[in-house]
Amino acid sequence: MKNKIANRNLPQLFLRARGSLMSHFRPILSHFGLTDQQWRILRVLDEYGQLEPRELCEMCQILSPSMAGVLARMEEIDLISRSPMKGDQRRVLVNLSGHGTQLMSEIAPLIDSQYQHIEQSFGKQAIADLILALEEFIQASEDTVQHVELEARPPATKIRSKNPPHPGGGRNK
Amino acid sequence: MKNKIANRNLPQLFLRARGSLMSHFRPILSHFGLTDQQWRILRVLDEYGQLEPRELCEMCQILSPSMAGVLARMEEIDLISRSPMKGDQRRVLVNLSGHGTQLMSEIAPLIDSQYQHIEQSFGKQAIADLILALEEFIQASEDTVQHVELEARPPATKIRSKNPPHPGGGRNK
DNA sequence: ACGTAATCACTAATATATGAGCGATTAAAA
DNA sequence: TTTTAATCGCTCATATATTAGTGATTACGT
Repeated sequence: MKNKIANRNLPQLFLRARGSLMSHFRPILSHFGLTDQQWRILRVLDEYGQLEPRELCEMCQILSPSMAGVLARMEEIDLISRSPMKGDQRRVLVNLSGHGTQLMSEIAPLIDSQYQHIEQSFGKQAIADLILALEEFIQASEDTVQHVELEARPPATKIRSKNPPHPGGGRNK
Repeated sequence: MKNKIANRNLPQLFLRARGSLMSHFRPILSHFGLTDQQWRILRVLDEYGQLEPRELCEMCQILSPSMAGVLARMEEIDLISRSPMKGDQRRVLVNLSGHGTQLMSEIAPLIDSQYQHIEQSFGKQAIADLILALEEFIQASEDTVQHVELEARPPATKIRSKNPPHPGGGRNK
């Protein structure tokens, strides 16, 4: 009875690749008092301009419930601003604040400079090839991949939360 | 004054690549009531046998303080077992429990089967090439990459925690 | 032997991740 | 038009991430 997984641990490779890459950028972010998630959001806002929370969620790989808190804190310390979208009272637009914009202009050259060092070590062409491969992988992965079928009943005993569900919820006002 | 970053967002690509990949495995893990982190640990324990928390931290990209909680919960529901290492009272050995081992033998074929579907979509050779590229990137990234220099004083105002540090800490017993 | 620094797993506090679900609004169906 | 379904941002509860720091133990220099 063979119980070991035959394939390489691909998710782990992505995780470690990102980890070792971020280790070169993290000192810059910490220097400016930014968390990982705050930086991801500033990064895409700087690149694409104003975006809606949904779009930020997808681009930054942050789920909606997390995003709510992150944006609230970022608004608190004046990195971004949220404004309701006219025509649809459900939706919201997120913008870089003046402070946030200035901060980005200070950080951007440092980030680009660090990319130089990384290209110097791994090779400019190798980076370009890797980016291509990643994009193709993401595309294929999002398009057409079948899923294995799962038994109706969970074979393992799921001993998780003791407390039953929960009340409350909904929008603030 | 150019404030936009010139380079592609490489950390985001790693993040999205892992995200789209995991979306194909997550149904399997949820089906067995496993969280992402629990699965990472089970995965490497199944592959390498007993490991120390430090090693698990590095391989699973989980920091020590998180690992403590995750392992405690995994021991609680009998997925793993922790035993002190004789000869060094500081260190600990983590093992798969009987239940954990059996669970892995149930999940393993499903994981491998899902890898089949992914290879079918992206190509077996393309996957192999990608793995190679990732390994080389990790290697180069961990070896020789220079860092940018940062000003002595943080230019941005760091408005973070209001409460001062904290007491407590240290081992349990 | 002895003091000192390095390791190791851990605690504490706060920020974020995840799964479930909800109120308000808008779009689509009947 | 009225009912119904889909969207959107959000709350709640619990699991994990991150930074700082602690006690117990072990390795090391003198």
